[in-house]
Amino acid sequence: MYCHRVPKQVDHAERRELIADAVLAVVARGGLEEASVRHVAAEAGVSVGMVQHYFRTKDELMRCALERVGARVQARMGEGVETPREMLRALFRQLLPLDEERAREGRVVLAFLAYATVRPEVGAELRADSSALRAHFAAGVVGSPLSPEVAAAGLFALLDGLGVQVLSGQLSVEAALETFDAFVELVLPLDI
Amino acid sequence: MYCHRVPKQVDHAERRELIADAVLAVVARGGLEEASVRHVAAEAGVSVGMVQHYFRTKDELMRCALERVGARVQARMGEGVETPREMLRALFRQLLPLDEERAREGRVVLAFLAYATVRPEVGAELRADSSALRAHFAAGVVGSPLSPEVAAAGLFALLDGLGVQVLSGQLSVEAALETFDAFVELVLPLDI
DNA sequence: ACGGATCCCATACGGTCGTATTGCGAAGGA
DNA sequence: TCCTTCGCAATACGACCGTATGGGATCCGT
Repeated sequence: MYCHRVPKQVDHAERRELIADAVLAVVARGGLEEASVRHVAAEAGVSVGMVQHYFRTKDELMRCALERVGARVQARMGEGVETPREMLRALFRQLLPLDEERAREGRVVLAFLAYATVRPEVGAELRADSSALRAHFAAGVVGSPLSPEVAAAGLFALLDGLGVQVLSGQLSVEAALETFDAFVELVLPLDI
Repeated sequence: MYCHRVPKQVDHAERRELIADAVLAVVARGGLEEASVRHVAAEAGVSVGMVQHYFRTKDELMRCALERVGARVQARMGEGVETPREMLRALFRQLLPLDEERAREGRVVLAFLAYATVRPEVGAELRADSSALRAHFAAGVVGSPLSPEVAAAGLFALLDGLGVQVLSGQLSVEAALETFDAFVELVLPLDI
């Protein structure tokens, strides 16, 4: 009879996460074009055959990796979003590539973003994540001269743009921080 | 003796531009990973051998293509930059993917941007172009509650971010326009 | 007219890619 | 204990990659 839901002896999901995380590491270091099955396997310290065992196709592998990016970003955005100003700062600190870990993550996101402009089905995941984030924030905006939706859209776009410019070396981290703070001041004036 | 500066019978530079433009077309349609020498040759309607004749290596080809992107964007920014408000609108119309041609261009830029985060030497070209643009604009900012540099950096980042979001399908063109206009209003209030 | 340079093409080569195939040790229900 | 299933590795295959090579045209200075 069928009884194949006992964990056998390895945790399927755990292995998949291990491999998917290896994808993200490879993409962060060398871009999407270096994310070959062989490289990913080497990064994860496993054999190519094992990657194939857990992901029947490379597409499935990349899809899983993309989902993990979204999950990571989502996990970063804690529920503690009190005042919009403080929430925005927190968001900012989490979304801007202020340290190496987030720079790696940002490179991954940017790689997938560029890929999404050309493979629209890839963009669905990113779209869902970001629109949820935006709506969540817009609901908390008060006291802005702009409508909440516009303020949210603009500030998120500003975050994206600053992130891209920092990652591509066009802007220093300090300049990005200063710029964002100044714009937050404009959009959400602190008139207690 | 040496006399090889007479145009022989084909215009070297013209051929190079033809092929480089084919690169941009391929990248716009399928991303950087589809920009193989063979695909580019097919797009340009020439043989692989001819591509090799005008570009000794693929790296040289891609570098030339990247330079052409910068040249195109630069060419779009006319010298007619009177008031910062109107100049900004003009810039915006040129930088946002409001029609298919600029969407294609935007996809190319985004592809190279993502590549630049992982191959820093590629970013030099983009960096030079964008910083020139930013400085040029900052010099014309007047009447902003922000410093010219910060205003310029923020608005350019906003443009980039809106462009990315439009290209990846996260934002509609209309919403991007509305958002940008609202932010311009904030940054450059029209107090004649 | 002729010799070399230029233009261009066709083809070949070595390498990497994604994936299919095969096999084998171990686990576990019958 | 047997035998199926699972976990995983090794290898093979065909496609595509960037580039090297060699050979025909065609032009041009001499």
